[in-house]
Amino acid sequence: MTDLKSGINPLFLREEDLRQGIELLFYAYRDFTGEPDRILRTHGFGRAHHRTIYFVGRNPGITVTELLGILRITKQSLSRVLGALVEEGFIAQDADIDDRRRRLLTLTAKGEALEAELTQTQLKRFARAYREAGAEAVEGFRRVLMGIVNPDDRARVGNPVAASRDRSSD
Amino acid sequence: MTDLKSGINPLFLREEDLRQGIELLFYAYRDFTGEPDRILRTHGFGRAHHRTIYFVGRNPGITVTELLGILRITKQSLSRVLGALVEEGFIAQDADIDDRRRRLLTLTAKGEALEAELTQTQLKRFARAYREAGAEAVEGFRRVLMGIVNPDDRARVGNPVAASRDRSSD
DNA sequence: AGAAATAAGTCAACATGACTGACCTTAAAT
DNA sequence: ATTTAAGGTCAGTCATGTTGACTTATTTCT
Repeated sequence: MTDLKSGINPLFLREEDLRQGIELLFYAYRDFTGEPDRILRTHGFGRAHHRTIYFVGRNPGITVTELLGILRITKQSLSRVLGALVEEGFIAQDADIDDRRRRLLTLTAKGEALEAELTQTQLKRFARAYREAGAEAVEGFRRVLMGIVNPDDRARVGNPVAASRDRSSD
Repeated sequence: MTDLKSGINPLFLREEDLRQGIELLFYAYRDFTGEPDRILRTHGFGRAHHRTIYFVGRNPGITVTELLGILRITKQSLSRVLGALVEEGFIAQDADIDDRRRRLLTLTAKGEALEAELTQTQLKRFARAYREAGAEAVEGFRRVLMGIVNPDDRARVGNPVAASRDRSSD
């Protein structure tokens, strides 16, 4: 086997440690999505609806194209999910005054309520984890996970800027 | 708004920071699975096959029930995926001598090759992220992410023990 | 003014991976 | 001998993704 496997590397580059990271990400993501998934099912929605609601709530006035860029799915996939959310009054679409081809997406009051309900469970989970691990660990968590994200998308994380880039006076 | 949102809380419990964590996990997981997904498609497989191959490789001799416990999916869901992998010679099933109802799952040479190919890309991603962030950050990453995982599953992370619990002489 | 590009939406067909529910076989445990 | 456990199977459904081909507005470019 390679250096990685035989453990010749010092400290933190042994394959065991890397695999622990892989598994940590798998289990964390699975559990992190578990509660919202259960809530969504009672509304007849799935995880895709949560993602859409989350990022519209995070970027009020985001356009469809921008949303597609975040979610990395096709227009056709989004259309079903977005269509259902608009239909049932969770998301509102309004034509952009500056460019009437664009539909600016925002959450309705109903949408904000669902967003809060769903995200609440995840915020609680993170609050507890952050509190128990301590501020220093949180900084490390951020650094490592940011390194896992593709460089192109790093600027996007935690910054709801994309949608408001040329609408800063909103 | 609540304390969380208005930022009265010190340091690391503001809602903004928690939301950054949520988004970090979303983007990291999305990018982390991207490369293996592309490779899998060339073999006619999906992400479910990767998970199965990964955990069988990690726990040689794991039983179907144990695997279901890790993946948290139904027997019927696993059966298609596992069936395909056995059919095409990536995974071998052998009856347990001590309890012949059980089928012990192991990777074949072909299965190990695919596992290596897939996991390699994720190991590299983690190796780079760990290296760039430093050992201290890695420890923080572990602490926080372990806090996100449901308590019941924490012992399992990074420990391929489940399958070998009563077969320690293998 | 006319052509090209962009934003959004739509129709159709398909693959994947999850689910529920019902049922069967084999082997072990009581 | 009956019950329980491990595994498998058939059938149907749903959610979420994909490709590909088009359409409609609207803006931008030449």
